[in-house]
Amino acid sequence: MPEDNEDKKNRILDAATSLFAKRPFHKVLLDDVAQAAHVGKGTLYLYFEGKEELYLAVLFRNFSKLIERIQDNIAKNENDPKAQLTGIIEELIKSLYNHAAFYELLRGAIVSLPDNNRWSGERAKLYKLIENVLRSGIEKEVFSDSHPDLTALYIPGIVRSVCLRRPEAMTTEDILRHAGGFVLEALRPR
Amino acid sequence: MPEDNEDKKNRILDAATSLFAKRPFHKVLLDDVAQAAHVGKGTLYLYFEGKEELYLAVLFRNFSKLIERIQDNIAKNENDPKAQLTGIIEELIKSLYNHAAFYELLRGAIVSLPDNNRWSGERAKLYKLIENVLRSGIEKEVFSDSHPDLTALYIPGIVRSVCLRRPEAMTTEDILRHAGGFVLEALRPR
Amino acid sequence: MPEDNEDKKNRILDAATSLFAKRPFHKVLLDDVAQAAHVGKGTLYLYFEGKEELYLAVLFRNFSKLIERIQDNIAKNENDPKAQLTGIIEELIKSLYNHAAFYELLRGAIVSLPDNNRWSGERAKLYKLIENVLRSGIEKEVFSDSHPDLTALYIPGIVRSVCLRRPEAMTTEDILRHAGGFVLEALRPR
Amino acid sequence: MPEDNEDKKNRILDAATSLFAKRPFHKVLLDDVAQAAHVGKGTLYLYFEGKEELYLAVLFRNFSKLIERIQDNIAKNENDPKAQLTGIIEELIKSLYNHAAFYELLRGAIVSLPDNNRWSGERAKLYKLIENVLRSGIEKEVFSDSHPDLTALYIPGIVRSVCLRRPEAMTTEDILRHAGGFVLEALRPR
DNA sequence: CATGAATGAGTGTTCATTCAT
DNA sequence: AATGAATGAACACTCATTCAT
Repeated sequence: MPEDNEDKKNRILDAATSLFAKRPFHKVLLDDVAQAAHVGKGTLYLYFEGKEELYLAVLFRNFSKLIERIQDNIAKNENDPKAQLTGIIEELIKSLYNHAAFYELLRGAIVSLPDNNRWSGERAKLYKLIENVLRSGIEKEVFSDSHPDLTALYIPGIVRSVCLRRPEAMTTEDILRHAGGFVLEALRPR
Repeated sequence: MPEDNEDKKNRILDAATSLFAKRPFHKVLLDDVAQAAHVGKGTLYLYFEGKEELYLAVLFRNFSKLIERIQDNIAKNENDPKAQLTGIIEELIKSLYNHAAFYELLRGAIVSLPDNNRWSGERAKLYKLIENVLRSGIEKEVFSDSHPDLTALYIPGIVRSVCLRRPEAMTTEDILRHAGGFVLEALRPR
Repeated sequence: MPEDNEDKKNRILDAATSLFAKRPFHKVLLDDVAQAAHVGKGTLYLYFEGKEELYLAVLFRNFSKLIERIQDNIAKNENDPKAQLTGIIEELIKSLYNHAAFYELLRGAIVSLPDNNRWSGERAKLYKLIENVLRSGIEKEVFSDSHPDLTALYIPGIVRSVCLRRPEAMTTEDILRHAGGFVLEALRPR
Repeated sequence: MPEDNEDKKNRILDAATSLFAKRPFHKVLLDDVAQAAHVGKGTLYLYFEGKEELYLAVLFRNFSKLIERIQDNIAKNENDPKAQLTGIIEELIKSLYNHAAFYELLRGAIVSLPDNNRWSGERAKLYKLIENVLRSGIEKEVFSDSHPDLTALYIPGIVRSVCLRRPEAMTTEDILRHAGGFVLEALRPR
């Protein structure tokens, strides 16, 4: 793969992200991806091994971006688990709100591939991040939860579902406030 | 379509459910469906218009079954919103636990088809069912929630995510207990 | 094959005639034939061996009818070759005018089948009939023609082409008059 | 469709012409066409939209070639309507003699398609060409005919029928001589 | 005899992948 | 490195034919 042309690779990923967001896997044609990326179809194969690899790369890149932003956010609110948790929810909403395809990310039930591992590792990283925030809150006694590992799963699930089917009249802020409140309430120390 | 053989139609739907549960749409071959249903390939077309219609029928039938079970469960626990809510979560877990393909149901972002309406109507029915339980609980002051319409979305989201990625060591009962507790806690009157 | 149900066989042939007249062979479905004949699809196979046999039977029956009518017409105008020839043209026009599919009859280039023989025998019969009229006219010195066998081919060809593409404004009589005149002129003794 | 490779397109058309000449539409497989054209099956779809379009393209190309040759022939025999007419018959014989499928051309009753128009336009062109030769002959008083538009239809009909069922012993020249004589006789001024 | 539900071989079409330029 | 024309394996879908009722 060419080194300096990281640009072109990103153009392809952007195009693919947008198309996989709109249509299911089997309805996205590599012809379309190439066209949208202003790239020859053969070029796709210089940067990715095939359609599935491209698909995973899309998910992976976007997922990694999300994790990075969440890490930043956690760092910014050190020692304030409530703010950290709200920040996580906020980042999740921002990610999912505009990237329908991206829902696949949290799904992972479908594609099974050799390097599925790299992939589920990334997913595990997200959940661990959340779980750690929960544990630190429990330790600091601002949260109460017998199974933070499960709760870590709930939170992306909550955000995902509300982003997919959000009521028309509702703004992102409304959703953030309500979902954040819902989770904090559930975790309130007894 | 033949009139009486609802049986054969169901055999096809069963086979398709099982296959769509294991593989993504484009990896499921109609040859396989036919074989699994012990039916000629042409027979599929007597009962369904094509692959997509079959896919939707699978989702629809399973979704309808779920709604029915939830309705029964709600009726059984009349006047006890907490028990109703726990029952809903229980039914959701039972449905999602074994039917990966079924996750598509709560997703719906992807497939777009003519009779998508019949389809999203069914989905709306589920959410309304949950919302009504929440509202009755609010009225009876066993729940407190400013946006039961949003919360109605969260609940399937929570169940979905935990079913998809549940920790190995956890039984269905454990999950039900924790998820139910989580939600009830979040809704506790202040 | 049932003896008394010659009726049903004819109903099938009528339906098939009408459908093969409107569409090319591969666009005519046996489902349609059965429906149009108010007969179960399986019944077709009680009377005909398959689709091709049915197709040929359609052509054959109609062709035989035509030959019969032409024979009658020739007998009626004994000793008047001009009237006989005009009669032949008239019958051809009447047959072809309403039976587009029927054009296949004079064609025969396409289907090749075992009993194609019975078939081309019938076709030969038509041409022989015309040729004989021509020969009797030549003998009586009302026609002049060095190759009546070729001319016998021209006449159905002429009628066929004008029936297929006749000018809108032209009646059957107009066509008969002109085509008949054309042929008689060509055969005029020198 | 690729720009420069008119060659490959013609190779496909040649192969298809030859196959459609030998078998009816539904017996011609695209696999065979591809193989005969030494081309991958998918390549067919780069140049034609589907089987029917290919079929029509075959007819159209050959028909256009015929018309061109007839036009040249007419130009070569300017001011000699008899020679022009004989030339037309000769070209028709040459075309039809070797291209059975080609009979479809003058037929056109069967296939109905969107761009059927382009198609019947071409057919109309042929008939107009003949009609004009007839009219110029009438004007010059070497022909006599009350309906040159009808006669224009007869001529391809005559050639067609004799080519389809020509007697074995007859050469192309014999046929040309007789058919030409037949027509000229029919048109002789009275 | 009559039927039409069931069948599966057969075929048109798609589209990821390759490779000559 | 970049391309896009060419490819053919793979697949959905059709429909003549069969056969249990």
